Formats: sequence, structure tokens, C-alpha cells
Amino acid sequence: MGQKEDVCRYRLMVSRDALEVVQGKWRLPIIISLTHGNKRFGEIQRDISDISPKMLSQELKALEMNKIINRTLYDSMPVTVEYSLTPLRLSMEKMVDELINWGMHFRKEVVGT
Amino acid sequence: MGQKEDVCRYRLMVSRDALEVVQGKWRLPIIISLTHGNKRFGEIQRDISDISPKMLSQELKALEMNKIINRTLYDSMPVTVEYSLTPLRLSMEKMVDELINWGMHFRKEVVGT
DNA sequence: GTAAGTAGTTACCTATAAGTAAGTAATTTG
DNA sequence: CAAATTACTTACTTATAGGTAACTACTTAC
Repeated sequence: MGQKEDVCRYRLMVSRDALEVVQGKWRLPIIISLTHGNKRFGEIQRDISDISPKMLSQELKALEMNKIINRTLYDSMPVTVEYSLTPLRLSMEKMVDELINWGMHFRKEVVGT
Repeated sequence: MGQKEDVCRYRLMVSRDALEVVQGKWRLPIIISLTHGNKRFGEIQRDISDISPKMLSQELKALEMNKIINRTLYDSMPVTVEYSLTPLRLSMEKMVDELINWGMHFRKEVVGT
């Protein structure tokens, strides 16, 4: 008894997991910025013009912890740090595509009305 | 000039639109509860055992405004209200499936490690 | 008239997300 | 030696999300 409900609860749990990785104001912008090539802190900051260094630092850490991006420190002078995407980010492609697809549909049907 | 950036900004905008509809603690649980049939306020509340009437009422209103659910008032005594899904909810199927798929993958690769 | 069931609302409080402004440390350039 | 560039950090504040408890209004059953 309750097997259907278990499946349902599991689906809820993992969809919440997925949402937590991409939700928030800055995570998708950062991910998308890095999709156009590896970048340094300052470059991402210039890409996303209204993000503060505090938020960028905080969100980069969160994305690194979730294994979406890599942080590589180069021992050059001025010290440079390069951020790049991981294979896990590449596995998000379909999900992000479907968010975009449905977002377009939603905007046509509801927002644009 | 900037056509690529316009496309990028548009994708960001619509993916944020999509996220806003499903994000939060209770929206997916409510949507999924109604997937198993039209339900009344109290039934949803019993389905999602730890939701308060305030949050349920608030989130049902948000989902109704976004045209994900319908609210139908029946003039019976005791007044009953039935909530049901709209065609727009049905169009979310792929997106929700991909959230679940990637969430499973993420949990295997990161959470479960 | 009291309790229980219908579907919520209201006021208040706490927790989390995000913003603002300034500071740090190391090095390079003029 | 002062200014600029690298990549941040810290302290403080504001805004939004969510939680708690009690209350409303109507009707039926006992």
C-alpha cells in the first residue's frame, strides 16, 4: 500500500531539488554567461551588468557546490580565477530548453494577454 | 548588432517566467494533487498534510491568476468550491517531466554522494 | 444552543533572499 | 608613493516567502 504515493513523493522531492539549483535571480544568468565560454569573475560581472560582487561570489559558490561549475585558480600575477561549466551543467540542457519553451508559451498565453 | 544578446536576454526572461510559476514550496504539490482529479479546498489540504489554509488559499490564487487552475463555486449548501486544471497546466507536462528527470540525475550525481 | 463541516481571512512573527556600501590583500603601472 | 586591477569579503539593511494562531460566515446535525 502507498506505492503510488511513494512515487509521487519521490517526484516531488527531485523536482524540488532541480528547482533549487536553478532558482533565484542570478543562477540562470551566470550559467548562461558561462555557456558562451570560460570566464573570469570580472568578466561575468561585466556580462551581468547589475549583479553585485557579493551576490556573484555567493552564487558562484553555490553553483560550485552543486557541481554545475568549476573554479580554477591561476597562479599568475595579478591572480586570475577562471570559471567553467561541468558535465553536470551539460546534462541540464533539456531541462533548461523545456523551461524556455514553456516560458515562451506561458508568455504568449498569459503574460502577453 | 546585439541580436545574439537579444535572443539570450529573451531566453533568460521566459525561463524566469516559467520558474516563477512553479517555484516556491507549495505550487508543485498543489498542481500534482490536482493531477489526480478535481478537488475541493479541504481535500487538497488533507492531501498536502502540512500546508496551512493561509498558504493554500494564497497559492491557489496565484495559480488561478497564472491560468494553471480553475476555481468553480457550487451554490450548494454547505457551499463547495472545486479546483481543476486548465489546458495550460497540461502544456507544462514536458517541462515538469524534465525537472523530474534532471532532478533524479542530480540526486544520483551530487546529493547522493 | 453547541459542535462540526464548508472555505477561507486576518494579524503578527520569523526566516531567507537580495541589495548597498565600504573594505581587504596582493600586484602592476606611472 | 599613489592609482588601478585582480577577486573577493564584511557589516548592515530591506524585501519577500513562509509559518502560527485565532477568527469569520454560513449551514447542518444533535
